[in-house]
Amino acid sequence: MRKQSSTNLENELLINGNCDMAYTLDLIGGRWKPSILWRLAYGAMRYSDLRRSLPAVSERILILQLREMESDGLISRKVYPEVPPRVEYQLTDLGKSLEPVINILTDWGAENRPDSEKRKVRCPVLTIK
Amino acid sequence: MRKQSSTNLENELLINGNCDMAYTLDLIGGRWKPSILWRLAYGAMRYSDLRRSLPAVSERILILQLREMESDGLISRKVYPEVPPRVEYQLTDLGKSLEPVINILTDWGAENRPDSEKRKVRCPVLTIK
DNA sequence: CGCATAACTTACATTTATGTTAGTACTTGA
DNA sequence: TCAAGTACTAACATAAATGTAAGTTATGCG
Repeated sequence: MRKQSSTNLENELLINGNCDMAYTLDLIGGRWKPSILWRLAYGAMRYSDLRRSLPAVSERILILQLREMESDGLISRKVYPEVPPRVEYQLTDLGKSLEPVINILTDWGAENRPDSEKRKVRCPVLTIK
Repeated sequence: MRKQSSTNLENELLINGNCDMAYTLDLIGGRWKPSILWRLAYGAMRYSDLRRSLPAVSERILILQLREMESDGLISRKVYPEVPPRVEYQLTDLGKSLEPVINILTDWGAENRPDSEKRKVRCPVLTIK
């Protein structure tokens, strides 16, 4: 829960209200959001698969990030009334429109990230289906 | 001061080590970094002018953000041995290379930010001198 | 002397983001 | 009956980011 008023929140609103770049960063800047975007770029995924593909994130945090992305309109959540339950997440058109943004962020990182900070995987260029 | 070990930090390293996009976001994602980048895009600025142009940020935080950007190689800090002191900050070549990244983040935000979150100013397209 | 200026630093306080653990409802299959 | 699977939620705990207020150093100026 966020405070109703604080300099911290006021500053966030001030910046997101005045700066388009900051607004975009706010939507994609959560710890796990890039990873989620990359996965959903290849098509819809159900919750359990998303979770298994991200073993380091806890359930609560994954759900939090998904909820935020949903309320920001980047992904949609579709519930299939089955047993056991099935919930699929996928990019909305708005989410898909991030493709060039994601690619340029990825390209810049690939170009400039020092080797010391690199591990094995390098995200390939994204082509959303 | 950061903890020497925590799941939080481990996850940050894991993600920045594996995902170029997350690495880029990490460099530009601080609260005041977009605003700083926009200002320095028009040329070097001394600390006091930067500070005056960002009345909402406190000294400590501004310095923190500048120090991080400096240690990430995005800006450089030049001290003129005068009294009173004069310190100028400016984009490095690496910082300047963010121009297309900044522009696409700005374009996407300008296109998709809901009116309700907009204030008066909209950052123009950036052309670094 | 006493004040002003610049670019900070220090100690402290608060807010926000992230993480841990256990528990829920429902049904199928062994 | 009992475990397993699914997609969560709740209560709690910690780490990190951000903010506040005052102090520092050095010198020029009135």
